[in-house]
Amino acid sequence: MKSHKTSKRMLTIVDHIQQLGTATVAELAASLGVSGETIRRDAKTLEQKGQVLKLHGALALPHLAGEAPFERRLREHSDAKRAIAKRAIQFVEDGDSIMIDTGTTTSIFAQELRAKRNLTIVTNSSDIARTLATVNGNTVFMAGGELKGDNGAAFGSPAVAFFAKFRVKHAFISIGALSATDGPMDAELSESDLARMVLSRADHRVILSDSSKFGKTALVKVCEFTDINRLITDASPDAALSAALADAGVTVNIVTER
Amino acid sequence: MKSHKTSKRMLTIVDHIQQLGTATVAELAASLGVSGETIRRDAKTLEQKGQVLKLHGALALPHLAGEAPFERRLREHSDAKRAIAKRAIQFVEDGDSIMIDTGTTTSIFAQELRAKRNLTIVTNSSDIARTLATVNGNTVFMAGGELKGDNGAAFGSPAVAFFAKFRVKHAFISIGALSATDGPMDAELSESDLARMVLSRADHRVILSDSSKFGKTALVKVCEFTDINRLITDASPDAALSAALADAGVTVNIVTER
DNA sequence: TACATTATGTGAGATAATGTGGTATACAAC
DNA sequence: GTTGTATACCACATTATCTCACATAATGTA
Repeated sequence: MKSHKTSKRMLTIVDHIQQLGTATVAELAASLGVSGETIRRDAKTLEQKGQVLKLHGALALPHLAGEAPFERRLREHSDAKRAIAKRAIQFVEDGDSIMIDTGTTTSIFAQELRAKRNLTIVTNSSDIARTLATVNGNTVFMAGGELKGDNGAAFGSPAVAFFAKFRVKHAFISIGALSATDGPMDAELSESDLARMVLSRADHRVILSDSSKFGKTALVKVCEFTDINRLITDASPDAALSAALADAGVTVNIVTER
Repeated sequence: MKSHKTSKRMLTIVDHIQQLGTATVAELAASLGVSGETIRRDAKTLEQKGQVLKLHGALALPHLAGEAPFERRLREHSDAKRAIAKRAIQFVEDGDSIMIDTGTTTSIFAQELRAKRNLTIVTNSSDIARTLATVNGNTVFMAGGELKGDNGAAFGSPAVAFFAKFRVKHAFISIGALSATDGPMDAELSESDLARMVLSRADHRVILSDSSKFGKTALVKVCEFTDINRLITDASPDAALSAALADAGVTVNIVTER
């Protein structure tokens, strides 16, 4: 069993390293008021969880070598994504039913959803399923099959058919690009097929997207702007995109990072 | 039936923790005028309801510490489980096909499997799928459906049917109990049904079990000893169990923790 | 009231967290 | 390579906490 002090300290260590990239053992020991041996022991468990990389005399971000691309993308614009996720959970109440498709922003959203209880979740992402399946009385339905992409999610017609069985209150999807002329787009046909099904099965349809997606295009069009109700993002879209969203009746929520 | 005083105290505890995030056992005992043991007993029932998380010396909100009951069980006997997992991966080569059922030991085994490459994994556990899906060129097939239990895994006839489609080199399963007279056992019928299917689809069938399971019984018998090829564990079984294993031709690998 | 059930306290033994000192190992300068 | 210093690893001691079994008190019920 882990003590409260221990888990708090380990969170601090991870924070510190994620902010500054590295930290020496002596430094951490001094600033946390514990012995170096304790830091080493924390580091050992954190390393096993893949949260830090142990070096000689110091700790560092684990992802310099051998990181899954998905996990690297999780950290890109992570402040923006976290802020978007925190805003998004305000639309969710305990007990709601939610579809969530795979993506880095939606994975962070799932982490924030651990603050809610008794949710019914339908997802195709093993990461989101794992995040939400074992906590707070949630019920999770996950589409099975071959987990593809860099993010461990099920696609294809079996997954689409799986989603078709449900009808939920909210849908949260992520996208690859958002263009004023072409609407929400994705890099893969299979992703867009699934996203479209998700949108068709929910009353309240939300795109979670950081502003780096604005004005870009990707291979496949996901849907029309009129197919969604809300966009949660971290910066104002340009005039053309704003106009397109307004025309389609999409509510835009802009959050500020931190 | 709970007394009025007891349930009122438990409400107070939950309130306190929801307001402040955490509370130490000693603190609560003092402020409520009862012994620490009483607080611990309250905490136990509250933890089972998922309302608080028990830590060493303190209680916390489950999502603040970010830990589910399954994650807590992951840490129990974790040295033994880690040692068992490290031994188990020695039987796996890059490119092998493997079935893994859900369990704490198998989850740790999956973490160790990140050292291998180009594996084909079939599993019903969202945790194991997530651990292995995005790395090292692995291919992961996950059974879908409602993710149950405290461990986020799919069970039931759809999951069993999913496994039936495959034929793999290795099967690694975990069990709830290991009895000399009744063989490998599990607490749930659905778990044992799935484990039996897993065993029937693999050439090399391995049970990963720490020694705390020895000599116990559970509700459902999983299979005969003759249905498995190998047991990897952390301590010698007693004479009766050893004899039963030897009779059935099961190879036993005993690892030392560390 | 009398009885059964539940709740609480207490003490012994087990477990967890941390620090300390001895020894092994890694890194760097030569 | 050799050597020196810093760091890591390990075993042990210490303290705090947890768990369990049992005794006692409180509560609920006929």
